[in-house]
Amino acid sequence: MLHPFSPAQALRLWHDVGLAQVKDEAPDLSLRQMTILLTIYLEPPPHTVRGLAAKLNVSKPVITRALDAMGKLKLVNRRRDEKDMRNVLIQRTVGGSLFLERLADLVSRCSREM
Amino acid sequence: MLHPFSPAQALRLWHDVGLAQVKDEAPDLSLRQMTILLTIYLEPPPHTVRGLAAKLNVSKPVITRALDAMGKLKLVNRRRDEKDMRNVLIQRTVGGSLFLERLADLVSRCSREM
DNA sequence: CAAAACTGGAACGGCTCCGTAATGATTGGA
DNA sequence: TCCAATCATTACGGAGCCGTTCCAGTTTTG
Repeated sequence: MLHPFSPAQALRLWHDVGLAQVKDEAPDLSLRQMTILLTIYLEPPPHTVRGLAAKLNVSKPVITRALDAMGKLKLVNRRRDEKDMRNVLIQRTVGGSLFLERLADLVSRCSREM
Repeated sequence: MLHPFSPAQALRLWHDVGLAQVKDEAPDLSLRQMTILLTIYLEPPPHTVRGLAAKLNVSKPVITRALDAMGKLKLVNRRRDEKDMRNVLIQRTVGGSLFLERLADLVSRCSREM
């Protein structure tokens, strides 16, 4: 279980993590893209465009374009559903796992250094 | 002091906060804008364009444009330095304080609900 | 079967942000 | 005093994301 945050600690953590992200010049995803990526990796599959759009309360093209962008960065992968050829199943990749692993380490490290 | 994060907890928290932000349709700032705003409110003044640019390791126009955007949202305020008219001092506003207060509460709440 | 309902994606115009390079204003030093 | 240095900003072309609308393929339904 997690020791709950004070608001001041929360802001400090957000600042430190953001600062590190900005400085590292890592390919910075938009808030939506990041949330989509995290959903794909944290919630149980399968993930579809429609499902993600509903979960985030955004339109489908938003998901499609985010997948285009993150696919180009090798953070995520698309695949047709064999059972229903209308669906596209979104899959995790090694690159995506590594990306989020580094994010998790960054947050963890920043929280430790407070 | 803060109980340190596990990487998995960090990702879950990041996801939950991002999801809430995306759903709320709040004016979502870019990562750079958010980091600039947090720096202004967490680090001791005075803040100048050049100082912020150096601290975030970005170019000065990035700061200027971010201040334009956030100024339009009443999150921040600009003022000429009386001592040296070349400088611009960046000041906090009520709107900015409120904005960050809500962010802090959101993070705090998400960490509690894990 | 044909028609309706579903999927994801493409197309369009608009807005914001970016990096680089120049501009205008102010200061301090020779 | 005048010139270089320093401050912030603007200008410009390019790239990315957005919302809406429309489209093509697939499945289900009557």
